[in-house]
Amino acid sequence: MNLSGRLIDAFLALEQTRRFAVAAERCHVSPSAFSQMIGRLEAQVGARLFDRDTRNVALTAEGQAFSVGAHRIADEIRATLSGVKDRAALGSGRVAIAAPPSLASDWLAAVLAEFRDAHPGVTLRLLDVVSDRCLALVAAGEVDFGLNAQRGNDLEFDSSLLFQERFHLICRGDDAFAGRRSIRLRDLRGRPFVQTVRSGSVWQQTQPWLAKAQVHDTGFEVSQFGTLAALVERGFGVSLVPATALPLCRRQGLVDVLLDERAAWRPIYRVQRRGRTLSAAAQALRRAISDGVPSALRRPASRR
Amino acid sequence: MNLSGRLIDAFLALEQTRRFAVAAERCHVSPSAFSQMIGRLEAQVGARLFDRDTRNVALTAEGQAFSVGAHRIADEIRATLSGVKDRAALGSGRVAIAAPPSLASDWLAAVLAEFRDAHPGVTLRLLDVVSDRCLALVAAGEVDFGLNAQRGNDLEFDSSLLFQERFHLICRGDDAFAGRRSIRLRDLRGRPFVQTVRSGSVWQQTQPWLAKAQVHDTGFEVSQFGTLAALVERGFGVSLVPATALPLCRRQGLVDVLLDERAAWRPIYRVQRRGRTLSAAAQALRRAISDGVPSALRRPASRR
DNA sequence: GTCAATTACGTTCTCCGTAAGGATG
DNA sequence: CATCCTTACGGAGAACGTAATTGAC
Repeated sequence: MNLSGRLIDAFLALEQTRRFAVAAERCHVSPSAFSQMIGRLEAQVGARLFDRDTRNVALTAEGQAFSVGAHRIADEIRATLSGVKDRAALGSGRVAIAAPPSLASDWLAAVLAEFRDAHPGVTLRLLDVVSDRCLALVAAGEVDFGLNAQRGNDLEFDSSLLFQERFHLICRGDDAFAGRRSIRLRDLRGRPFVQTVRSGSVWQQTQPWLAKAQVHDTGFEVSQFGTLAALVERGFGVSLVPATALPLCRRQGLVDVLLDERAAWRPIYRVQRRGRTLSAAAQALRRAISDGVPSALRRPASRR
Repeated sequence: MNLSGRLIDAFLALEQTRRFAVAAERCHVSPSAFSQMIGRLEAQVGARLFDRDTRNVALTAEGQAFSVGAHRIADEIRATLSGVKDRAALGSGRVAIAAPPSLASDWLAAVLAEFRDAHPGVTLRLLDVVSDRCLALVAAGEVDFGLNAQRGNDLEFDSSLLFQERFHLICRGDDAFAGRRSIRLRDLRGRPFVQTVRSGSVWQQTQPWLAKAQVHDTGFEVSQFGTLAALVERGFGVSLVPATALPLCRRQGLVDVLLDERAAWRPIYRVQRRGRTLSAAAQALRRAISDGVPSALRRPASRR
């Protein structure tokens, strides 16, 4: 049956005040309307809940029985509503995102930390995964959204460009390239190269360029940028890394040189499941991430 | 805030069916109305609860959070309503009544037993007390109503005559009265009398008569009719008892003789607190008691 | 007579249904 | 184009407020 929270409130007000007039005022209605509300409630419950005359108001036996339930119902409604509103106000909730290790390890971690400080009640979860896995996680709903260098198909995913970044060559300080402000792809011909794993987007994006430039592939395929940097430092070769991954590659004796090539931009998309509304917390984090893009990278419309 | 049970039901229906059309039918409204209901619910909750397009319906993160509370609210409403309705239907509840021992010990016990068999869920409580205490219990609300030979004042109590009964003399089988069909008060002059306690209504009612008839007061004042009978049997004297108490006085060697006196009727009133609504169970018991009055006594209007 | 709850009645607003609109596959 | 959710709009009924009535002290 239909039983509105308003009538529950009316009941509780009258139970507490034992005065129609006072309870009516508390419920912001006229005494007349309040009297009718109690009447409706009793009709819906199917029992007289209050014994009353012009002087006294008291619960009947059925009213006492109903009172227990009314309190419980009111508490549940309050708790439920405040729970949802709390989430909406970012007082609670949880957000899970997926991002490539290059982002996750430095820039994104900083953004997340800032978000955590602003909204301590929200539980954050970050999965640093390679491109393919990122899309799978989004599709499965295991993360609210992902940051990824690949868009994913438009039927299943909703993607928007977050920013684009350039690549940098990392090499030893005593390398021939070390003094240059920038290089071109063709400059790399014949140079020994160490690379990231094939399942990562960096490999997938740079491989065609490197093949065309005819670099010397040393066969190294590592998953960590730190490992990559160590290999470069030890003289196994040079490598190309996206700008956001540079902090992970900083080492004594290593330098980076901008790859100045019109086509050599790496896009980072926000990818979410099509038709899926983001939770309030996820929306807030999404905005925080957008706002956290360094101004140097914030020119998504300029290049594509 | 106002949150009607109807919208909760709508939410649960849609959560389960994942189809607006089906859920609408289950709620007995048109698809259009149902869509509006979900919209209203989302507005009141302050968050989008379902992601939906023309093909799929799925809970949002807030919807999932709300779902937990919605189930609890619905359960509480169901339990509360059914609890009260159960009481109204006499499936549960409790009734306490007070009655004089003469009634309680025999006739009333039979009525209660019948009531218990008809409504096993209702817990019955019977207090066999003397007249003054009966009124006190009713006034204090410790019993739902009382059966009593005294009305109590009309400001505090609401009394109605249940029946009137006659008195009987009990004496030994070898007593001079034993063979008579009836006696008058004046016949008792000089006879040794044993009596019930002064706080009981029998004493209060019969004492004036006995004093006027100049019986011989032996000084015995007992509270149990069984004790009274034993004293009569042992030859301490005779006594007057109301008709309903006769079963308690039956003994080998004892007989009873009707007291045929126009004024010698004992009224039994149903007494309840003024302005107090009886619980459903109490109302039913009250009716059962009225209906259980033996036809021999059922002539309340004839004498007063 | 006074105060408090209820009833009467007119108004407002909510809520539903029919019908048109729009999105999706 | 078929299906399903949504919006538009109009009517029925619910709910409220003002004012008159009843009832208790």
